Amino acid sequence: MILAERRGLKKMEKKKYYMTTAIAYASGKPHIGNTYEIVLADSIARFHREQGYDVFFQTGTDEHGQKIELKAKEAGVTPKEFVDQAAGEIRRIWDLMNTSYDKFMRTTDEEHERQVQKIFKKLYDQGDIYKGYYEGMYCMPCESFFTESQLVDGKCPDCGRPVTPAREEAYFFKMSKYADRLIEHINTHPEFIQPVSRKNEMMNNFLLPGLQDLCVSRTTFQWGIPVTFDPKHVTYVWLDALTNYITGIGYDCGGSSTEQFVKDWPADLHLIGKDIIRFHTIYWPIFLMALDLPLPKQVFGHPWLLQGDGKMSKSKGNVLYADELVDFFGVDAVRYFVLHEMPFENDGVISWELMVERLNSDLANTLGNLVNRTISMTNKYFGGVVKRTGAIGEVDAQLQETALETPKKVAASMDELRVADAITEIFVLFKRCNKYIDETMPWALAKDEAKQDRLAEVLYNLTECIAIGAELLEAFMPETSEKILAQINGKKRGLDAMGEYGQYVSGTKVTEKPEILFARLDLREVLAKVEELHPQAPEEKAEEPEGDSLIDIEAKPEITFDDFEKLQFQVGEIIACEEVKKSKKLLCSQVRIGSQVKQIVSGIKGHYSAEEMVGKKVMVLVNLKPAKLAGVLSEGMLLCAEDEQGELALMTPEKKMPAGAEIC
RNA sequence: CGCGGGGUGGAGCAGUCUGGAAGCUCGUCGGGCUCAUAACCCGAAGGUCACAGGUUCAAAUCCUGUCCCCGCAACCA
Repeated sequence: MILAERRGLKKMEKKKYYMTTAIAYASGKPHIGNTYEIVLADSIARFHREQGYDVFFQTGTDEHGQKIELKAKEAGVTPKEFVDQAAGEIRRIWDLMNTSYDKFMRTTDEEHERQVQKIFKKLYDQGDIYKGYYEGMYCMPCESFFTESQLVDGKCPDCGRPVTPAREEAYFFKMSKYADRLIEHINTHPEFIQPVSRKNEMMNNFLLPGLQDLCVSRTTFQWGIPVTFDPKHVTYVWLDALTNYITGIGYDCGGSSTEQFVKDWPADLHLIGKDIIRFHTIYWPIFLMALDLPLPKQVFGHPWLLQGDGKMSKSKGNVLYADELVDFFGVDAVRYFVLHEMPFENDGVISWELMVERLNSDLANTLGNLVNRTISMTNKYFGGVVKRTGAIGEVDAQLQETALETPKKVAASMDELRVADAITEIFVLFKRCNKYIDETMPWALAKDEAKQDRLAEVLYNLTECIAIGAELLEAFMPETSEKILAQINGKKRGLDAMGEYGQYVSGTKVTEKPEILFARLDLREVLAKVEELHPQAPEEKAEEPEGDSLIDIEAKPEITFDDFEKLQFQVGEIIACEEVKKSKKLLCSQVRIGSQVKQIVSGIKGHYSAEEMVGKKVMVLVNLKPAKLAGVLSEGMLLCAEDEQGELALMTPEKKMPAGAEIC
């Protein structure tokens, strides 16, 4: 964070730019998709700084909630210890990616917790939050509360045990009160939700049908910020998480907010994943209205980066992590890839193959090789000295035009947050340089004594264009930018000064032996190494891969033999099966059990086709009370094993058994 | 009939709002060049723009219907 410190010293009166990423949930290691967001944000932050904005860039972690409480328990540590570790890991990845955030906010920060408590109290006092009840059923062992619609035939959807009717006390936020104002705001500020296509989704699904009040406290777990005036309640998710955007910069609802808050709020940009657009464009603005604060100027829900090679084919080891990719390709190559490959509106794809392809063709061939050949020629022909001689040629004008246009195009793209387009523009300049070399043929000029001046001018033009391109790369690939400038001994001129061609100082000496910026990689070698790191589980079931994948699940309370005896399992033979229309995951099977036939609906469509189900002998829980699923009656349950990827396997008898045989 | 996004040469995408000769990057093939990281430059092949109708002088683009993929929501007994 050296950069941040240096910036802090710069003079004021610059236009402020406050931007945030979503805070990452501190429950595990972030994968490349999560990492994408911070890199994207970083490029936007860096570019704004170069444009002269006084940027404050905040990121952080969301560290409360039941899931973390549970995970900590499983790991045998306190929740605080757990999130300290997880947040540390997340921060390590952010730093590894060379991201220039100014503040890493944690929702367990004392000041945040204090402010959330005050906010909660204030909203309660002014009547926006009221105490109500979660009407429904409670499952004691699971300590979980369920609404009528979630219930499984009057039983706990998680464990299937009977639940007791109960009302859990909870605080709610009156969303409806502010809905009209929000609708008005969204309609009059078309730039508020980006990309705009998301706007309709929010309107049609949530705002226009009428907003539900939002539950903002829970009593079923403790790992959260306690409600001061009712300590058995902890603040629930969004009121805790979203407020980080204001508490992080010093908001105080008692009226003594910091100078920074006064300066920076409202945020200029919340950068988030498209999955949480709803919370940022509906609940968050409404909270802010209730606090009488201005709304953020823009919320951009970016698309996702998806894993390339098909779906989660078991433990295929195709989950990509930032640190592993960095080991293979280096920080800037990974930054380049995620920024370049990510379109504006649709999801992007990442795979080892695509990564290698981009690295080789763009970074090694187009850019690295250009820098290398230019410096080599300068050394070979002029002892490393770049001189502008004024011996211009016909093609120079075109090159210069591109060099002058590029900064404008980059800025225009960045204004619209089209980062991928911006980075592409820079590479257009590099490609133009390569073409310029072919057009001017320096090696031919070198053979002619009379053309030394022309040769020098050509090399000057190349070096100048490389200097311009390298400086533009700063926001996207900071290390590479710096490395290139160091190799050609170039000085930064600043984005404002990009309009003038020829600022590379004539007579400068470049490095004697250029370092390879990006080495080409052999795809087969990379894949072989990946294979070593993640041995591929044989597709055809290699019986018991022994030990390499063990799964621990949450233990349920001990039961008595009597409890067990209540369950009746039998072998069932599937005699017919069809898909349930209107559902995505359901198959409806006719199962012969002894002399009767039961209809059973199961959520396994993604794993078994209706045809392949027919004829299977499976394990059935037969005395489960019938229930309707997607409107179809189901009179039992087919039992499956499930792994961490959600892959399912039906339980079938190991020897031939008649339909109806009891399983005990 | 829950909401929304998408289906464009082998791969990844743009173009669709504001109809008017189908474009980019990579890969393939052929050629050129040799300063450079077997790199660079030029050229070519390859697409009925998911399918079927319709509007229009003209449709990837507008309208109607169908199929398939992907999110959200629901649901996974």
